[in-house]
Amino acid sequence: MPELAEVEYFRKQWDSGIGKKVTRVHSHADKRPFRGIDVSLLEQIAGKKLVESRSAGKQMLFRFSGGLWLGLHLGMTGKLGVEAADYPPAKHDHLVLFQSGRALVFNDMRQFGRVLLHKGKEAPEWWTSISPGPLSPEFNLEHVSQFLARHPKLPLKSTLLLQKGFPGVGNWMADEILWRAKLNPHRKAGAIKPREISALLAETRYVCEVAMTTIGNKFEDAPEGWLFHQRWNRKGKCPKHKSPLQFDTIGGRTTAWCEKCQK
DNA sequence: CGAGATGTTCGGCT
DNA sequence: AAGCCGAACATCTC
Repeated sequence: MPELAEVEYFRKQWDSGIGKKVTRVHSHADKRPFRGIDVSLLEQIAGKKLVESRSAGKQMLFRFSGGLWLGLHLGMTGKLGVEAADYPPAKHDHLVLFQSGRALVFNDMRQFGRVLLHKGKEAPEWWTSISPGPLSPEFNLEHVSQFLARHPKLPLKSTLLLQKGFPGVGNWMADEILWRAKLNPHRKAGAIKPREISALLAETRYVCEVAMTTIGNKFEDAPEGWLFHQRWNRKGKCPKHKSPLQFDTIGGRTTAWCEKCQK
């Protein structure tokens, strides 16, 4: 599920815990989401106050008092939720922060998500080094052109999935963007003409913007007429031509496109 | 039972 | 060296 707007939606799920102290921490510290980190910092969250949250691309950052920072990535199946203070953690609840009035829950069935921890006055390097997102002013024609030029042989679809260039864009958003920009997902990134790059930039911004106000706000469906609704089964049709969509695996990911629209 | 699922990361090859 | 590709990760559902 979690791409740009879904991440933003989940980040806000923990808002009710802001300004409140964490009393107890439950975690599966030996599981995959905690790989490669100093899990001793986990217990330090107890006693600290959740101060604020931010999201960038598919990454979330939660700041606690005492210079403690928690990063969460939702992977493929991660989600955040809020439960009652006496909530008994379920099988895939890998991190639960108990407060006096509620429990903040990170659940991730497939465990492709990731927990990061940091202690310090400033935000950690893994946060500050995230590339500018599609809705920021730095995400401009020069930025996109240079990124495409750096991956000349890569299919466009795969290029859009690289978080270094398109933070927050995931599998369904990439298909939606390419459909709107009328670009075939198999095209090599290095062969896209300036005019086409402009379209790619504009549609990337548009899809992100609209997704944020619908999915990002209330988890509403994407607007009617989006490819989104058609790409989940092999009988999907182009919203414009009503002709059958094409399906292929590009860069290991299922890709849907319309051969009439996308050249 | 095998295939596939909205994501990264690593190893190997060019 | 940088870029590209495919496999691997863990679990559930169709």
